Amino acid sequence: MTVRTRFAPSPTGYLHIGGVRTAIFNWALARRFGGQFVLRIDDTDVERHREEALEPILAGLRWLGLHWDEGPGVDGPHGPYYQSQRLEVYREFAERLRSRGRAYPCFCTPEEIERERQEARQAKRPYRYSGRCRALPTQEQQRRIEAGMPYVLRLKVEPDRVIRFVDVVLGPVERNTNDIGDVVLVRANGMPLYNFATVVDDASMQITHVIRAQEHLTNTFVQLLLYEAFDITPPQFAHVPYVAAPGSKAKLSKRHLERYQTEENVARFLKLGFKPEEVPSPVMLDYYIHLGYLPDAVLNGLARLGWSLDDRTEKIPRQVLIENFSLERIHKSPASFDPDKLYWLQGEYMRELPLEQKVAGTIPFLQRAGLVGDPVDESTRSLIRRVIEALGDRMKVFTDVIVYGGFFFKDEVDYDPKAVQKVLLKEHVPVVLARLRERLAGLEPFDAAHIEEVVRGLAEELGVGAGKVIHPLRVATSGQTIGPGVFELVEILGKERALQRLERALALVQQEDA
RNA sequence: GGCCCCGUCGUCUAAGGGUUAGGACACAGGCUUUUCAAGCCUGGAAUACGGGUUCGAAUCCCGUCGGGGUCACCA
Repeated sequence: MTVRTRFAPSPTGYLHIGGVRTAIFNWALARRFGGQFVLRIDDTDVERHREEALEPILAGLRWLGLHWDEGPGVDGPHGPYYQSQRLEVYREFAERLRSRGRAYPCFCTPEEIERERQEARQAKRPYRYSGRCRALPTQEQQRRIEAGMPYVLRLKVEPDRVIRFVDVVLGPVERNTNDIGDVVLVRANGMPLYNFATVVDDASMQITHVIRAQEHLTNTFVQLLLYEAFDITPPQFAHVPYVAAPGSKAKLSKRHLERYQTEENVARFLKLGFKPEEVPSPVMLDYYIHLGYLPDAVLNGLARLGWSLDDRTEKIPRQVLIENFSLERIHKSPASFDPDKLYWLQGEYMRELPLEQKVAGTIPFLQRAGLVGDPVDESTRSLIRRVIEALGDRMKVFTDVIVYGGFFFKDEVDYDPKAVQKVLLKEHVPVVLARLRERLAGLEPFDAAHIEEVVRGLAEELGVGAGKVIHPLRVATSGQTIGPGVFELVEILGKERALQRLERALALVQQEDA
Protein backbone atom coordinates (compact mmCIF):
# COMPACT_ATOMS: atom_id res chain seq x y z
CA MET A 1 0.00 0.00 0.00
CA THR A 2 1.39 3.36 -0.89
CA VAL A 3 1.82 5.95 1.80
CA ARG A 4 -0.65 8.81 1.60
CA THR A 5 -0.40 11.75 3.96
CA ARG A 6 -2.26 15.00 4.08
CA PHE A 7 -2.05 18.50 5.41
CA ALA A 8 -5.41 20.09 6.09
CA PRO A 9 -5.17 23.77 6.93
CA SER A 10 -8.17 25.98 7.38
CA PRO A 11 -7.97 29.23 5.50
CA THR A 12 -6.89 31.65 8.18
CA GLY A 13 -4.87 33.98 6.02
CA TYR A 14 -1.41 32.92 7.07
CA LEU A 15 0.78 29.97 7.86
CA HIS A 16 1.88 29.51 11.45
CA ILE A 17 5.35 28.07 12.14
CA GLY A 18 3.81 25.12 13.98
CA GLY A 19 1.51 24.34 11.08
CA VAL A 20 4.38 24.52 8.66
CA ARG A 21 6.30 21.99 10.71
CA THR A 22 3.34 19.62 10.60
CA ALA A 23 3.14 20.08 6.84
CA ILE A 24 6.83 19.32 6.49
CA PHE A 25 6.51 16.06 8.41
CA ASN A 26 3.58 14.95 6.28
CA TRP A 27 5.33 15.90 3.08
CA ALA A 28 8.61 14.29 4.14
CA LEU A 29 6.98 10.96 4.99
CA ALA A 30 5.16 10.82 1.67
CA ARG A 31 8.36 11.61 -0.21
CA ARG A 32 10.37 9.17 1.84
CA PHE A 33 8.17 6.30 0.76
CA GLY A 34 7.36 7.50 -2.70
CA GLY A 35 3.75 8.11 -1.77
CA GLN A 36 1.41 11.06 -2.16
CA PHE A 37 1.06 14.23 -0.19
CA VAL A 38 -2.47 15.58 -0.28
CA LEU A 39 -3.49 19.13 0.48
CA ARG A 40 -7.02 19.46 1.70
CA ILE A 41 -8.72 22.66 2.72
CA ASP A 42 -10.74 22.46 5.91
CA ASP A 43 -13.13 25.29 5.23
CA THR A 44 -16.40 24.09 6.72
CA ASP A 45 -16.52 26.90 9.22
CA VAL A 46 -18.05 29.23 6.66
CA GLU A 47 -15.68 32.14 6.48
CA ARG A 48 -16.42 35.17 4.40
CA HIS A 49 -13.20 35.68 2.41
CA ARG A 50 -12.15 32.17 1.57
CA GLU A 51 -9.96 32.73 -1.45
CA GLU A 52 -7.89 35.60 -0.09
CA ALA A 53 -7.38 33.74 3.16
CA LEU A 54 -6.21 30.66 1.35
CA GLU A 55 -3.78 32.10 -1.14
CA PRO A 56 -1.07 33.09 1.37
CA ILE A 57 -1.12 29.54 2.69
CA LEU A 58 -0.70 27.99 -0.73
CA ALA A 59 2.00 30.50 -1.54
CA GLY A 60 3.87 29.61 1.64
CA LEU A 61 3.80 25.91 0.90
CA ARG A 62 4.97 26.50 -2.64
CA TRP A 63 7.73 28.77 -1.42
CA LEU A 64 8.98 25.99 0.83
CA GLY A 65 8.83 23.55 -2.05
CA LEU A 66 6.21 21.41 -0.35
CA HIS A 67 4.46 20.46 -3.55
CA TRP A 68 1.26 18.53 -3.17
CA ASP A 69 0.27 15.65 -5.40
CA GLU A 70 -3.43 16.29 -5.00
CA GLY A 71 -5.21 19.38 -3.81
CA PRO A 72 -6.04 22.92 -4.93
CA GLY A 73 -4.94 23.33 -8.52
CA VAL A 74 -3.86 19.70 -8.76
CA ASP A 75 -6.72 17.41 -9.68
CA GLY A 76 -6.72 13.89 -8.38
CA PRO A 77 -8.94 10.85 -8.12
CA HIS A 78 -10.24 11.77 -4.67
CA GLY A 79 -11.36 15.35 -5.15
CA PRO A 80 -12.74 17.82 -4.62
CA TYR A 81 -10.18 18.89 -2.03
CA TYR A 82 -12.15 21.69 -0.47
CA GLN A 83 -14.42 20.49 2.28
CA SER A 84 -16.93 23.13 1.37
CA GLN A 85 -17.34 21.34 -1.96
CA ARG A 86 -17.79 17.92 -0.45
CA LEU A 87 -21.11 18.44 1.27
CA GLU A 88 -22.74 15.73 -0.79
CA VAL A 89 -20.19 13.19 0.42
CA TYR A 90 -20.80 14.13 4.04
CA ARG A 91 -24.55 13.86 3.58
CA GLU A 92 -24.12 10.38 2.21
CA PHE A 93 -21.92 9.26 5.09
CA ALA A 94 -24.23 10.86 7.63
CA GLU A 95 -27.11 8.96 6.14
CA ARG A 96 -25.17 5.74 6.37
CA LEU A 97 -24.61 6.35 10.05
CA ARG A 98 -28.27 7.03 10.69
CA SER A 99 -29.46 4.00 8.81
CA ARG A 100 -27.12 1.86 10.87
CA GLY A 101 -28.45 3.41 14.02
CA ARG A 102 -25.06 4.82 14.96
CA ALA A 103 -26.18 8.43 14.97
CA TYR A 104 -29.36 10.24 15.89
CA PRO A 105 -30.93 13.65 15.47
CA CYS A 106 -30.80 15.89 18.51
CA PHE A 107 -33.30 18.72 18.88
CA CYS A 108 -31.86 20.33 21.96
CA THR A 109 -31.57 24.07 21.48
CA PRO A 110 -28.26 25.86 21.88
CA GLU A 111 -29.71 27.42 25.04
CA GLU A 112 -30.45 24.05 26.56
CA ILE A 113 -26.98 22.81 25.73
CA GLU A 114 -25.49 25.94 27.17
CA ARG A 115 -27.38 25.37 30.41
CA GLU A 116 -26.04 21.84 30.69
CA ARG A 117 -22.58 23.15 30.11
CA GLN A 118 -22.95 25.79 32.82
CA GLU A 119 -24.14 23.20 35.28
CA ALA A 120 -21.19 21.01 34.50
CA ARG A 121 -18.84 23.89 35.02
CA GLN A 122 -20.36 24.78 38.36
CA ALA A 123 -20.20 21.21 39.52
CA LYS A 124 -16.57 21.14 38.30
CA ARG A 125 -17.44 18.27 36.06
CA PRO A 126 -16.31 17.95 32.47
CA TYR A 127 -19.16 18.67 30.12
CA ARG A 128 -20.77 15.83 28.27
CA TYR A 129 -24.06 15.86 26.45
CA SER A 130 -26.81 14.37 28.58
CA GLY A 131 -28.11 12.17 25.79
CA ARG A 132 -31.62 13.45 26.22
CA CYS A 133 -32.59 13.10 22.56
CA ARG A 134 -31.01 9.73 22.18
CA ALA A 135 -34.05 7.92 23.52
CA LEU A 136 -36.55 9.71 21.29
CA PRO A 137 -38.75 7.21 19.47
CA THR A 138 -38.33 7.14 15.71
CA GLN A 139 -41.86 8.42 15.18
CA GLU A 140 -41.23 11.39 17.41
CA GLN A 141 -37.99 12.14 15.54
CA GLN A 142 -39.90 11.98 12.29
CA ARG A 143 -42.64 14.23 13.62
CA ARG A 144 -40.18 16.90 14.77
CA ILE A 145 -38.22 16.82 11.56
CA GLU A 146 -41.38 17.23 9.52
CA ALA A 147 -42.44 20.05 11.78
CA GLY A 148 -39.23 21.78 10.71
CA MET A 149 -37.47 21.73 14.05
CA PRO A 150 -33.76 22.32 13.64
CA TYR A 151 -31.51 19.49 14.75
CA VAL A 152 -27.92 18.38 14.84
CA LEU A 153 -26.69 14.87 14.22
CA ARG A 154 -25.00 13.16 17.14
CA LEU A 155 -22.88 10.06 17.31
CA LYS A 156 -24.19 7.35 19.59
CA VAL A 157 -21.29 6.63 21.90
CA GLU A 158 -21.56 3.49 23.97
CA PRO A 159 -20.56 4.16 27.60
CA ASP A 160 -17.94 2.29 29.62
CA ARG A 161 -15.72 1.37 26.77
CA VAL A 162 -12.01 1.93 26.67
CA ILE A 163 -10.71 2.96 23.28
CA ARG A 164 -7.07 2.18 22.67
CA PHE A 165 -4.69 2.67 19.85
CA VAL A 166 -0.96 2.73 19.32
CA ASP A 167 0.21 6.13 18.29
CA VAL A 168 3.33 6.09 16.15
CA VAL A 169 4.91 8.84 18.21
CA LEU A 170 3.28 8.45 21.60
CA GLY A 171 2.95 4.69 21.84
CA PRO A 172 -0.16 3.08 23.37
CA VAL A 173 -2.83 5.55 24.49
CA GLU A 174 -6.34 5.05 25.76
CA ARG A 175 -9.49 6.88 26.75
CA ASN A 176 -12.78 5.90 28.28
CA THR A 177 -15.90 6.63 26.25
CA ASN A 178 -17.50 8.04 29.40
CA ASP A 179 -15.24 11.02 28.92
CA ILE A 180 -16.47 11.56 25.43
CA GLY A 181 -20.24 11.56 25.27
CA ASP A 182 -22.45 11.84 22.22
CA VAL A 183 -20.61 14.36 20.13
CA VAL A 184 -22.14 16.47 17.40
CA LEU A 185 -21.29 15.37 13.88
CA VAL A 186 -23.34 17.69 11.74
CA ARG A 187 -24.52 21.18 12.57
CA ALA A 188 -28.13 22.27 12.37
CA ASN A 189 -27.28 24.13 9.16
CA GLY A 190 -26.04 20.90 7.60
CA MET A 191 -22.35 21.69 7.76
CA PRO A 192 -20.20 18.85 9.06
CA LEU A 193 -17.99 19.31 12.10
CA TYR A 194 -14.27 18.72 12.16
CA ASN A 195 -14.20 15.20 13.56
CA PHE A 196 -16.81 13.95 11.17
CA ALA A 197 -15.55 15.65 8.03
CA THR A 198 -12.00 14.63 8.81
CA VAL A 199 -12.86 10.96 9.09
CA VAL A 200 -15.00 10.98 5.97
CA ASP A 201 -12.25 12.70 4.02
CA ASP A 202 -9.30 10.77 5.39
CA ALA A 203 -11.16 7.56 4.66
CA SER A 204 -12.35 8.45 1.21
CA MET A 205 -9.03 9.99 0.25
CA GLN A 206 -7.33 6.80 1.44
CA ILE A 207 -4.99 8.54 3.80
CA THR A 208 -2.68 6.01 5.43
CA HIS A 209 -0.91 8.21 7.97
CA VAL A 210 -2.47 11.07 9.86
CA ILE A 211 0.33 13.23 11.18
CA ARG A 212 -0.98 16.14 13.20
CA ALA A 213 -0.41 18.18 16.31
CA GLN A 214 -0.90 16.64 19.72
CA GLU A 215 -3.74 18.95 20.52
CA HIS A 216 -5.80 16.61 18.34
CA LEU A 217 -5.09 13.58 20.46
CA THR A 218 -8.45 13.67 22.22
CA ASN A 219 -10.21 14.04 18.88
CA THR A 220 -8.62 10.85 17.72
CA PHE A 221 -10.74 8.72 20.04
CA VAL A 222 -13.92 10.19 18.59
CA GLN A 223 -12.56 9.60 15.13
CA LEU A 224 -11.73 6.00 15.94
CA LEU A 225 -15.33 5.52 17.04
CA LEU A 226 -16.44 6.89 13.71
CA TYR A 227 -14.18 4.55 11.75
CA GLU A 228 -15.69 1.76 13.75
CA ALA A 229 -19.22 2.92 13.01
CA PHE A 230 -18.40 3.08 9.31
CA ASP A 231 -16.61 -0.22 9.52
CA ILE A 232 -13.53 1.24 7.91
CA THR A 233 -9.96 0.44 8.95
CA PRO A 234 -8.47 3.57 10.46
CA PRO A 235 -5.17 5.02 9.29
CA GLN A 236 -2.09 5.17 11.47
CA PHE A 237 -1.91 8.17 13.75
CA ALA A 238 1.18 10.11 14.67
CA HIS A 239 0.60 12.93 17.12
CA VAL A 240 3.54 15.23 17.02
CA PRO A 241 4.19 17.51 19.96
CA TYR A 242 3.18 21.06 19.32
CA VAL A 243 5.79 23.72 18.76
CA ALA A 244 6.40 25.71 21.91
CA ALA A 245 7.59 29.22 22.52
CA PRO A 246 11.32 29.85 23.01
CA GLY A 247 12.35 29.10 26.55
CA SER A 248 8.97 27.68 27.46
CA LYS A 249 6.73 24.73 26.95
CA ALA A 250 3.69 26.83 26.23
CA LYS A 251 2.25 26.60 22.76
CA LEU A 252 3.85 29.07 20.42
CA SER A 253 1.90 32.25 19.93
CA LYS A 254 2.45 35.68 18.54
CA ARG A 255 3.02 37.16 21.95
CA HIS A 256 5.87 34.76 22.71
CA LEU A 257 7.96 35.96 19.83
CA GLU A 258 7.67 39.65 20.42
CA ARG A 259 11.24 39.97 21.55
CA TYR A 260 12.41 38.62 18.21
CA GLN A 261 10.52 41.32 16.42
CA THR A 262 13.38 43.77 16.65
CA GLU A 263 13.20 47.37 15.64
CA GLU A 264 15.84 46.60 13.08
CA ASN A 265 13.71 43.92 11.46
CA VAL A 266 10.62 46.10 11.50
CA ALA A 267 12.70 48.71 9.70
CA ARG A 268 13.48 46.12 7.02
CA PHE A 269 9.81 45.50 6.43
CA LEU A 270 9.11 49.20 6.20
CA LYS A 271 11.89 49.56 3.63
CA LEU A 272 10.18 46.86 1.62
CA GLY A 273 7.03 48.93 1.59
CA PHE A 274 5.06 47.20 4.32
CA LYS A 275 2.69 49.36 6.31
CA PRO A 276 3.38 49.14 10.04
CA GLU A 277 0.20 47.18 10.64
CA GLU A 278 1.09 44.69 7.89
CA VAL A 279 4.44 43.67 9.34
CA PRO A 280 4.27 39.92 9.91
CA SER A 281 5.04 38.36 13.25
CA PRO A 282 7.92 35.93 13.74
CA VAL A 283 5.37 33.12 14.27
CA MET A 284 4.34 33.43 10.65
CA LEU A 285 6.15 31.90 7.75
CA ASP A 286 5.71 35.19 5.91
CA TYR A 287 8.09 36.84 8.30
CA TYR A 288 10.97 34.68 7.12
CA ILE A 289 9.97 34.81 3.49
CA HIS A 290 10.04 38.59 3.43
CA LEU A 291 13.18 38.97 5.47
CA GLY A 292 14.90 37.00 2.74
CA TYR A 293 15.39 33.56 4.25
CA LEU A 294 16.04 30.61 1.96
CA PRO A 295 13.34 27.92 1.71
CA ASP A 296 15.88 25.17 2.29
CA ALA A 297 17.08 26.76 5.51
CA VAL A 298 13.56 27.14 6.88
CA LEU A 299 12.70 23.61 5.83
CA ASN A 300 15.80 22.30 7.57
CA GLY A 301 15.30 24.37 10.70
CA LEU A 302 11.69 23.42 11.17
CA ALA A 303 12.27 19.76 10.40
CA ARG A 304 14.76 19.72 13.26
CA LEU A 305 12.09 20.72 15.76
CA GLY A 306 11.17 17.51 17.49
CA TRP A 307 13.08 15.42 15.01
CA SER A 308 16.74 14.66 14.51
CA LEU A 309 18.77 12.68 12.04
CA ASP A 310 21.40 11.49 14.50
CA ASP A 311 23.53 12.79 17.33
CA ARG A 312 25.37 15.50 15.44
CA THR A 313 23.90 16.53 12.11
CA GLU A 314 22.35 19.99 12.00
CA LYS A 315 22.47 20.67 8.31
CA ILE A 316 20.00 18.40 6.64
CA PRO A 317 19.39 19.40 3.03
CA ARG A 318 16.08 18.59 1.41
CA GLN A 319 17.27 15.41 -0.26
CA VAL A 320 18.83 14.04 2.90
CA LEU A 321 15.66 14.79 4.81
CA ILE A 322 13.60 12.92 2.25
CA GLU A 323 15.90 9.94 2.33
CA ASN A 324 16.06 9.70 6.10
CA PHE A 325 12.86 11.04 7.55
CA SER A 326 11.12 8.72 9.96
CA LEU A 327 8.19 9.05 12.31
CA GLU A 328 10.00 6.91 14.86
CA ARG A 329 12.56 9.61 15.54
CA ILE A 330 9.99 12.24 16.39
CA HIS A 331 10.21 13.34 20.00
CA LYS A 332 7.34 12.95 22.41
CA SER A 333 7.84 16.21 24.20
CA PRO A 334 7.20 19.69 22.85
CA ALA A 335 10.06 21.47 21.13
CA SER A 336 10.47 25.18 21.48
CA PHE A 337 11.16 27.16 18.41
CA ASP A 338 14.45 29.03 18.50
CA PRO A 339 14.65 31.85 15.97
CA ASP A 340 18.36 32.28 16.74
CA LYS A 341 19.18 28.80 15.63
CA LEU A 342 17.13 29.18 12.49
CA TYR A 343 19.03 32.37 11.75
CA TRP A 344 22.35 30.59 12.15
CA LEU A 345 21.23 27.80 9.84
CA GLN A 346 20.08 30.35 7.32
CA GLY A 347 23.56 31.87 7.36
CA GLU A 348 25.04 28.48 6.60
CA TYR A 349 22.76 27.95 3.63
CA MET A 350 23.30 31.46 2.31
CA ARG A 351 27.04 31.08 2.51
CA GLU A 352 26.90 28.04 0.25
CA LEU A 353 24.56 29.54 -2.30
CA PRO A 354 26.31 30.15 -5.63
CA LEU A 355 26.88 33.82 -6.42
CA GLU A 356 24.48 33.98 -9.35
CA GLN A 357 21.70 32.55 -7.22
CA LYS A 358 22.40 35.12 -4.57
CA VAL A 359 22.10 37.81 -7.21
CA ALA A 360 18.88 36.39 -8.58
CA GLY A 361 17.46 36.01 -5.09
CA THR A 362 18.36 39.54 -4.07
CA ILE A 363 16.81 41.32 -7.04
CA PRO A 364 13.15 41.03 -6.00
CA PHE A 365 13.99 42.52 -2.62
CA LEU A 366 15.89 45.45 -4.11
CA GLN A 367 12.98 46.03 -6.44
CA ARG A 368 10.46 45.95 -3.64
CA ALA A 369 12.54 48.48 -1.77
CA GLY A 370 12.58 50.66 -4.86
CA LEU A 371 16.37 50.55 -5.15
CA VAL A 372 16.56 49.03 -8.62
CA GLY A 373 14.17 48.99 -11.54
CA ASP A 374 12.33 46.20 -13.24
CA PRO A 375 13.73 44.70 -15.37
CA VAL A 376 17.27 45.00 -14.08
CA ASP A 377 19.73 46.09 -16.73
CA GLU A 378 23.13 44.49 -17.15
CA SER A 379 25.13 47.22 -15.46
CA THR A 380 22.85 47.19 -12.41
CA ARG A 381 23.08 43.46 -12.31
CA SER A 382 26.83 43.60 -12.26
CA LEU A 383 26.71 46.23 -9.52
CA ILE A 384 24.53 43.89 -7.46
CA ARG A 385 26.99 41.12 -8.08
CA ARG A 386 29.92 43.22 -6.91
CA VAL A 387 28.07 44.37 -3.81
CA ILE A 388 27.18 40.82 -2.88
CA GLU A 389 30.76 39.72 -3.38
CA ALA A 390 31.99 42.52 -1.19
CA LEU A 391 29.44 41.62 1.47
CA GLY A 392 30.69 38.05 1.65
CA ASP A 393 29.56 36.20 4.76
CA ARG A 394 27.96 39.32 6.11
CA MET A 395 25.01 38.56 3.94
CA LYS A 396 22.85 36.16 5.89
CA VAL A 397 19.44 36.98 4.49
CA PHE A 398 18.55 38.73 1.25
CA THR A 399 17.43 41.92 2.94
CA ASP A 400 20.97 42.30 4.29
CA VAL A 401 21.89 43.68 0.89
CA ILE A 402 19.48 46.52 1.53
CA VAL A 403 20.67 47.14 5.06
CA TYR A 404 24.43 46.84 4.48
CA GLY A 405 24.58 48.01 0.91
CA GLY A 406 21.46 50.04 0.15
CA PHE A 407 23.60 53.16 -0.27
CA PHE A 408 25.20 51.72 -3.40
CA PHE A 409 21.87 52.00 -5.16
CA LYS A 410 20.97 55.53 -4.18
CA ASP A 411 22.18 58.87 -5.41
CA GLU A 412 21.81 60.56 -2.06
CA VAL A 413 23.30 59.13 1.10
CA ASP A 414 21.17 58.99 4.22
CA TYR A 415 23.56 59.83 7.00
CA ASP A 416 22.80 57.89 10.13
CA PRO A 417 22.76 60.57 12.86
CA LYS A 418 24.38 58.26 15.36
CA ALA A 419 27.20 57.42 12.98
CA VAL A 420 27.75 61.09 12.23
CA GLN A 421 27.82 61.92 15.90
CA LYS A 422 30.18 59.13 16.78
CA VAL A 423 32.59 59.23 13.87
CA LEU A 424 32.36 62.41 11.85
CA LEU A 425 31.98 65.07 14.49
CA LYS A 426 35.54 64.69 15.66
CA GLU A 427 38.24 67.28 15.60
CA HIS A 428 40.54 65.61 13.10
CA VAL A 429 37.83 64.68 10.63
CA PRO A 430 37.64 67.82 8.46
CA VAL A 431 41.31 67.59 7.66
CA VAL A 432 41.12 63.89 7.00
CA LEU A 433 38.16 64.23 4.65
CA ALA A 434 39.67 67.15 2.79
CA ARG A 435 42.94 65.35 2.17
CA LEU A 436 41.15 62.17 1.22
CA ARG A 437 39.14 64.01 -1.37
CA GLU A 438 42.28 65.56 -2.78
CA ARG A 439 44.23 62.31 -3.00
CA LEU A 440 41.40 60.19 -4.26
CA ALA A 441 40.60 62.70 -6.97
CA GLY A 442 43.97 62.09 -8.54
CA LEU A 443 44.04 58.37 -7.95
CA GLU A 444 44.50 56.11 -10.95
CA PRO A 445 43.63 53.27 -11.15
CA PHE A 446 40.79 53.67 -8.69
CA ASP A 447 40.79 50.23 -7.13
CA ALA A 448 40.76 48.79 -3.65
CA ALA A 449 44.49 48.17 -3.45
CA HIS A 450 45.38 51.74 -4.44
CA ILE A 451 42.68 53.23 -2.25
CA GLU A 452 44.14 51.34 0.67
CA GLU A 453 47.57 52.72 -0.11
CA VAL A 454 46.23 56.25 -0.08
CA VAL A 455 44.39 55.74 3.19
CA ARG A 456 47.28 54.14 5.01
CA GLY A 457 49.72 56.65 3.60
CA LEU A 458 47.55 59.49 4.83
CA ALA A 459 47.27 58.00 8.30
CA GLU A 460 50.99 57.72 8.56
CA GLU A 461 51.50 61.23 7.32
CA LEU A 462 49.09 62.57 9.94
CA GLY A 463 50.67 60.39 12.58
CA VAL A 464 47.39 58.65 13.49
CA GLY A 465 46.19 55.06 13.42
CA ALA A 466 44.61 53.82 10.21
CA GLY A 467 41.24 53.59 11.93
CA LYS A 468 41.18 57.36 12.32
CA VAL A 469 41.02 57.65 8.56
CA ILE A 470 39.10 54.52 7.72
CA HIS A 471 36.09 55.15 9.91
CA PRO A 472 35.41 58.67 8.70
CA LEU A 473 35.83 57.50 5.12
CA ARG A 474 33.27 54.77 5.66
CA VAL A 475 30.69 57.02 7.23
CA ALA A 476 31.29 59.80 4.73
CA THR A 477 30.75 57.52 1.74
CA SER A 478 28.08 55.17 3.05
CA GLY A 479 26.36 57.11 5.81
CA GLN A 480 26.67 54.21 8.22
CA THR A 481 29.18 52.38 10.38
CA ILE A 482 28.52 48.89 9.12
CA GLY A 483 29.06 47.44 5.68
CA PRO A 484 31.60 45.75 3.47
CA GLY A 485 35.33 46.38 3.65
CA VAL A 486 35.84 50.09 3.13
CA PHE A 487 38.38 49.87 0.30
CA GLU A 488 36.12 47.69 -1.81
CA LEU A 489 33.23 49.86 -0.81
CA VAL A 490 34.89 52.96 -2.23
CA GLU A 491 36.04 51.13 -5.33
CA ILE A 492 32.54 49.86 -6.09
CA LEU A 493 31.09 53.28 -5.46
CA GLY A 494 33.45 54.68 -8.10
CA LYS A 495 35.51 57.81 -8.05
CA GLU A 496 32.84 60.25 -9.00
CA ARG A 497 30.29 59.24 -6.41
CA ALA A 498 32.91 58.76 -3.72
CA LEU A 499 34.16 62.31 -4.22
CA GLN A 500 30.65 63.73 -4.20
CA ARG A 501 29.94 62.05 -0.91
CA LEU A 502 33.19 63.21 0.65
CA GLU A 503 32.19 66.68 -0.39
CA ARG A 504 28.81 66.35 1.23
CA ALA A 505 30.23 64.93 4.43
CA LEU A 506 32.73 67.72 4.57
CA ALA A 507 29.99 70.30 4.25
CA LEU A 508 28.08 68.48 6.94
CA VAL A 509 30.89 68.58 9.49
CA GLN A 510 31.90 72.12 8.72
CA GLN A 511 28.33 73.27 9.10
CA GLU A 512 28.16 71.43 12.42
CA ASP A 513 31.40 73.17 13.42
CA ALA A 514 30.11 76.63 12.83
C1' G B 1 -11.77 20.49 38.24
C1' G B 2 -12.13 15.44 35.10
C1' C B 3 -9.45 12.92 31.38
C1' C B 4 -4.95 12.62 28.59
C1' C B 5 0.22 13.74 27.17
C1' C B 6 5.15 15.32 28.44
C1' G B 7 9.83 16.32 31.79
C1' U B 8 18.45 15.49 29.47
C1' C B 9 22.61 22.21 29.49
C1' G B 10 18.87 28.81 28.65
C1' U B 11 17.27 26.39 23.61
C1' C B 12 17.38 22.15 19.71
C1' U B 13 18.95 17.35 20.57
C1' A B 14 22.27 12.31 21.28
C1' A B 15 22.74 8.17 24.42
C1' G B 16 17.02 3.52 25.51
C1' G B 17 20.56 -0.72 31.70
C1' G B 18 27.57 0.05 31.89
C1' U B 19 30.24 6.79 28.04
C1' U B 20 34.47 11.69 32.12
C1' A B 21 26.17 12.21 29.83
C1' G B 22 28.19 13.73 23.29
C1' G B 23 27.04 17.52 19.45
C1' A B 24 24.66 22.23 17.82
C1' C B 25 22.54 27.31 18.72
C1' A B 26 22.98 31.07 22.22
C1' C B 27 26.23 33.14 25.98
C1' A B 28 31.34 34.55 28.15
C1' G B 29 36.65 35.18 27.41
C1' G B 30 40.82 35.26 23.94
C1' C B 31 43.20 35.54 18.94
C1' U B 32 42.55 38.02 14.12
C1' U B 33 40.79 42.86 12.44
C1' U B 34 39.25 49.09 9.00
C1' U B 35 33.35 48.67 10.85
C1' C B 36 30.00 44.73 10.90
C1' A B 37 30.15 39.75 9.99
C1' A B 38 33.00 35.36 9.35
C1' G B 39 36.94 32.24 11.16
C1' C B 40 40.07 29.88 15.03
C1' C B 41 40.91 28.67 20.36
C1' U B 42 39.01 28.35 25.39
C1' G B 43 35.07 28.26 29.09
C1' G B 44 30.62 27.84 32.00
C1' A B 45 26.13 25.07 31.41
C1' A B 46 21.66 19.38 31.99
C1' U B 47 19.39 13.86 33.28
C1' A B 48 12.86 17.97 37.87
C1' C B 49 12.56 15.63 42.98
C1' G B 50 11.92 11.23 46.20
C1' G B 51 11.62 6.16 46.65
C1' G B 52 12.26 1.32 44.66
C1' U B 53 14.27 -2.88 41.04
C1' U B 54 19.54 -3.98 39.79
C1' C B 55 26.38 -5.51 40.78
C1' G B 56 25.13 -1.03 37.94
C1' A B 57 19.47 3.65 36.28
C1' A B 58 19.10 9.62 32.38
C1' U B 59 17.29 4.81 30.63
C1' C B 60 12.68 0.07 33.97
C1' C B 61 8.58 0.61 38.12
C1' C B 62 5.88 3.75 41.79
C1' G B 63 4.94 8.43 43.92
C1' U B 64 5.54 13.79 44.13
C1' C B 65 6.23 18.24 41.73
C1' G B 66 6.25 21.03 37.34
C1' G B 67 4.71 22.09 32.26
C1' G B 68 1.13 21.37 28.48
C1' G B 69 -3.27 19.67 25.83
C1' U B 70 -8.47 18.92 25.92
C1' C B 71 -13.41 19.13 27.76
C1' A B 72 -17.83 23.71 21.15
C1' C B 73 -23.44 23.37 16.39
C1' C B 74 -13.96 25.99 16.04
C1' A B 75 -10.24 23.48 13.47
